[in-house]
Amino acid sequence: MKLTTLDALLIFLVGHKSQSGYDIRQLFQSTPLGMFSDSPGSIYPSLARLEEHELLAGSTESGGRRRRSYKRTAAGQKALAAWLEWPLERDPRKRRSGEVELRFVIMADALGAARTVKFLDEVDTAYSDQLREIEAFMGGAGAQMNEASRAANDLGMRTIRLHIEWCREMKKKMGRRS
Amino acid sequence: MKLTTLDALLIFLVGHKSQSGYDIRQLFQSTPLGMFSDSPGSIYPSLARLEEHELLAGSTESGGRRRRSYKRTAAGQKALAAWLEWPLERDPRKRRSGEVELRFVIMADALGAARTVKFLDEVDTAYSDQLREIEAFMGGAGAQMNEASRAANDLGMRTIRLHIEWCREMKKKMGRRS
DNA sequence: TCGTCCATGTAACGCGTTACATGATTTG
DNA sequence: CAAATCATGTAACGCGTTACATGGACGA
Repeated sequence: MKLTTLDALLIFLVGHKSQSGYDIRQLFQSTPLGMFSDSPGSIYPSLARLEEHELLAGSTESGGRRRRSYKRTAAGQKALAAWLEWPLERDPRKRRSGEVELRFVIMADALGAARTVKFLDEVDTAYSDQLREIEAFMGGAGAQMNEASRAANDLGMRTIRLHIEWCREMKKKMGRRS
Repeated sequence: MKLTTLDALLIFLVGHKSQSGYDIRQLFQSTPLGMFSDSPGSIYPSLARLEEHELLAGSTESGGRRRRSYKRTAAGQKALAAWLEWPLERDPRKRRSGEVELRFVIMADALGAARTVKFLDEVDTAYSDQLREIEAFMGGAGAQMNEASRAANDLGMRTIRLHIEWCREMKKKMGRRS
């Protein structure tokens, strides 16, 4: 079963303590995780799918309000680890925003510092390649673009540089303790 | 008809000179615009839809290779202007990446510097609000997060600050000539 | 007990993705 | 002419979105 980014996030979230769909919706509304939709039509079907494939174990609590909470299974743990090993989409233009950060957090939690440093290395390389490509484009064909387009690309380049910088800081920081 | 981001981009692209689906695919492959899919299954149906609604006018050229190219209609121009006026999704976590930049470029081209400065103002405000929210969160509930999560949020905040900075530079630059 | 919130779902719909299909036209 | 490439589509599928539906628990 091919996990979506949301699937992976859900499996991650119920790992430490079991949570319900409603808990997760609250989380998405109130934290920077909210890049994912908090709509019931997105979360509940995903949870149901994951339970069907036995990557999560659901249990309906009796007493008080009706409430179905989930926890991660061993198979879920394996699936999450497999998701982490999937090759990262090389082209940053195609990655959904926040995906790198999400992978980073899950990986640091699940696989430890050494593996995460390796991941940061890949990300650094991917961003650096992309940056060189854009710089080359701007020096060549892109030079004739209008001012607004050049400005937008400038923002893009600065954003990539920021991410590269962050990667390198993280590599240093995590390398010291692995 | 509610335009998708891709729709708006297509209408914009065929505005200055008429282009075919193939031209646009090439563009998406070779430029930073490639945040959009260059797959035929995405571009051709969208072009067909837009032609059906008469926002684009298609014409099959005779002679040489079979080739259907599109140009913007007056209705297309109006629809694009209407798209620009749609309220920007306030929550930056929900915006697809690159949407602000795309709007900026199209707006600068279609509506001129004064309106674009106003747009940059809104964006600045939205980002600043969001930044304050995250900072508050990090000072409160978020303080107990693990190190990796804090680092990811730190990247998020830095990215927002970069965007705010860019907005203000652009406002200054464009304000001088409007 | 009446409304409001809690909590979970479902149905319809549209778009994007992947994969496949089709011909026509250069190129060697 | 054979092969590669140009150029446009289409069919199946899945996920996310929006909107609607349900029903129990809690507060006034």
